[in-house]
Amino acid sequence: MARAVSETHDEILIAASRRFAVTGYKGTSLQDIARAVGCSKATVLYHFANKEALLGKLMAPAITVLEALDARLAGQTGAAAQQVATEGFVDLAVRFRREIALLRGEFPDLLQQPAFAHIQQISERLVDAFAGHSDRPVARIAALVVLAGIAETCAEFIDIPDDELRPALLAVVRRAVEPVS
Amino acid sequence: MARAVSETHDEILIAASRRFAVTGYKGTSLQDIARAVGCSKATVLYHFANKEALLGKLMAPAITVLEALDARLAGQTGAAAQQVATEGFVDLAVRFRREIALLRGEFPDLLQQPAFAHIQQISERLVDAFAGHSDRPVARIAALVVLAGIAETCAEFIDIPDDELRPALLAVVRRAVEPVS
DNA sequence: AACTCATCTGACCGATCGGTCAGCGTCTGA
DNA sequence: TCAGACGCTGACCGATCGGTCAGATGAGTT
Repeated sequence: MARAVSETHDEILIAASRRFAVTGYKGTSLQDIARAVGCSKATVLYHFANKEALLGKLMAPAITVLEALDARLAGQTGAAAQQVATEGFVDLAVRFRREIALLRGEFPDLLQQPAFAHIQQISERLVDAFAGHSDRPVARIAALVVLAGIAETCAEFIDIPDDELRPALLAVVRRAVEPVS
Repeated sequence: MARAVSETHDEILIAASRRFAVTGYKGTSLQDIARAVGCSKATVLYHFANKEALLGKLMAPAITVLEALDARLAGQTGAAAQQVATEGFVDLAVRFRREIALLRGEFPDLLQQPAFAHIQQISERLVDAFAGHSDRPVARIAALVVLAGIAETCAEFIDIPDDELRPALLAVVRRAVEPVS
């Protein structure tokens, strides 16, 4: 029955990604994942230390890209920051739609965990950039509407082609965001 | 120890609303609610048939208003529908911020339940109205960004005064939504 | 005093969760 | 040939979940 390492390992990652995206992280049990793969729950926990480690592996690429965007954002202000944030975040959201979907609604909980704590700071800096670093509530509210709206919309439109979703999102963001004074 | 009916009953509703808004529906146990009230879990289940019934009582006012908005929307098309949807939904979202917060991320699950099934149809009609009844993907994507963004933002800004949040949301919606052709 | 009835509770239930562990075959290199 | 590593599993664990139930309490009525 024993297969090569990478085989079952990767099958678990794929199945977990699919199940998480449909029923969420909390809503998916290790048993569910094992059933989808066709192995035992113990096998899942043989390949991954625990459920959180499995999520970590799935999220790693998205987080890397997010951190890179955050780094690019560091040197920018005003309209330039807005543009970098817009293009960078829309790109990221479209590309990692599945990862966003699996976090749906569990963001508040997950951000509490130390492993994801810095994500909160990054998203705050993103809101900041969308708002053109203005501290006026009107600008910050618009920024959050845009940020949250993109994330949710990407999670919803899983099957639409990338090059249809991306320009539509860019268009709505550019209209919605408050122009810098 | 026995108190008047309405007292404990209402205390449970208040405590449940608060706990749900912080830790979500699934993330809040009946034990949590009982502890917050200062009674036993069995008492919670004496006053409410089950956990779902408790949620139903909390959501009822918001759902009534949502249904009323849906009814008002029925006769409208194009730009008129956009305007009714915008003002109606922003108003609703601001007013029922707490109720939206407690549904955060559990919308997909809850909509499966027959008791909330019609909500899905209503929200689809809302997206339709925001899109000015256009079926162009660009318009529908913008509509969903706006709808989801408002909901999430309202849940986030729980403490800001209504008359600061409402005009800011109206402003961003009017910019973001695709103008009808 | 005896009875009724709403309120409330501790003890308990089956189900499910994430996670542990001893041990099962099988493959491989010395 | 054989020891050990590897992939995998069933049985089990403690915790927690939503929910049930018989019975205690106490106030009001007769």
